[in-house]
Amino acid sequence: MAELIEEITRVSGDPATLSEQVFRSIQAAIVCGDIAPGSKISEPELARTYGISRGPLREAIHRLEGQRLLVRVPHVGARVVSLSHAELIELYEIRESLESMACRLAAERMSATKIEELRAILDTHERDAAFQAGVGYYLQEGDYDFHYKIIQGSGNQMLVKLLTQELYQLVRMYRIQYSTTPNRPQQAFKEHLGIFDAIAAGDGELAELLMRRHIAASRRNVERHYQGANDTVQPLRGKL
Amino acid sequence: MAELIEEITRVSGDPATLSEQVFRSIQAAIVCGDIAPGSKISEPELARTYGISRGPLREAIHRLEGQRLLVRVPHVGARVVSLSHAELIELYEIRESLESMACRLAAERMSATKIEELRAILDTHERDAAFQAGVGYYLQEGDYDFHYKIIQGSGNQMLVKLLTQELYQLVRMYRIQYSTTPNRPQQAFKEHLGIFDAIAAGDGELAELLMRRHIAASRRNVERHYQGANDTVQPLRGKL
DNA sequence: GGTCTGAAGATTGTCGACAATACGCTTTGT
DNA sequence: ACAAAGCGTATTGTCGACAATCTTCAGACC
Repeated sequence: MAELIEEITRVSGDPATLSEQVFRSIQAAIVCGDIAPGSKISEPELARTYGISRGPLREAIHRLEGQRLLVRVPHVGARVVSLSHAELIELYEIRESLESMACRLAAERMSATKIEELRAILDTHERDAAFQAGVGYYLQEGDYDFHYKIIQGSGNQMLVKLLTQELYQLVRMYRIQYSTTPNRPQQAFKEHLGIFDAIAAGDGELAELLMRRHIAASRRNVERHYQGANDTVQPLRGKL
Repeated sequence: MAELIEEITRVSGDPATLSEQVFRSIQAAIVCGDIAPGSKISEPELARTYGISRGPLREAIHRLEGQRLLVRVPHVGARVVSLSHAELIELYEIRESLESMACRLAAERMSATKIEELRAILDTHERDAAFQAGVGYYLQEGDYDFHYKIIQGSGNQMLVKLLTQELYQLVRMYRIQYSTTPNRPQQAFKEHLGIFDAIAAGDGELAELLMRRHIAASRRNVERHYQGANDTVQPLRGKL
């Protein structure tokens, strides 16, 4: 019974503790861009906003610092992280390495049912792609579903946590409109298909190679996007 | 001037804030094994130990949770992380991927002077090895110096932070006496030599391959070490 | 006019106390 | 004798207030 209650509170958006709630709220706000990258975090202001004391708020801030979403300077305050162009490329390099490995492991370890679920995701994308052909940023969420599924299929729980609960938060912060490169979504979908085939065939080596190329292509896309731009990547939208 | 002062306080063991001090202290205590893996963290007790209030202590605990050194359960408390055998292997898989990439980047990007410093480290190890031949856990610290230097040589600052400030803390917690496999240190040193040659030759592809094999060999060594043992890896030494 | 000094205000860091929850023990009933 | 319920204690979560530090702005000095 106890674990049932815990499960309920964990799944629902009502964690037992204020610190946990405000942690998730701020995390979501940063990832969604509601709090602009580089902007200062004012403890009194946020405390008023969430209607809580500064104690739990500070605990949440320290957790967010550990997740690299905030940068803190003692006696000065915390700022939302703001990745430079170079740092964004570094992040893609890390993804390239980790996700390609995850893809190899997934090809070696995924069960038949999980592979079927992955195929279902691709089918959905294909239909959406047929509808939104040309508009083309259908990947915004679905792309992550596909990658998520593969990462979870790797069976490496530590890797799953590292990628989905930490690095991907950063990636999502800087989720840029890939549609600026017109054919990218279609191309990405083709690459997904190839990766899926390799996984379904149990060919870990090929799956790893294709995923590595897939992310490298994304990285080059980002590189092109910021070619000649200033060094710091600008916020997507900066409410608050 | 300001950055000088900051530099001084950063290098010296006297960070301006109590929370920072206790954070580093507990982190060191966990990594060194002074606080046994799996043991419970008592807030009142630790607060008394360090002579501070529970406020800063709790902030430090939340940061340590973010670094995966602690596992917290709401309303119950925090425990030092205790990796199962499977989780330890997962950690090695991640290292294999990330460090081999770092090694490739290092081979492509390290400057001549940095390569010379790397050679100096190996020379030191060789002399120590000559002295302590057979005893053979000379790697305990030096091994990490070698890997550290390569990781920093990758030029990917995000990767450096991820590996040296987070994952390696976990690795060090479970730094097992590799000397149990008699020839492992000598073998490891040979592997280091090969990796160095590849880096000095600027052969990124080879350097990556060799580093991957090197860490895979370490992993297999750990796997052998815990063959048939119970699932949870036991603490090294459990004062306190 | 520019720069340094210093004080006022605001923000961060720290503390002790109170409330809420979980753990351990006793007690009671079958 | 064992199991379940209830109570007391200990620990965690939260709060408001005070101290220390930084930032800002005004004024004086060169």
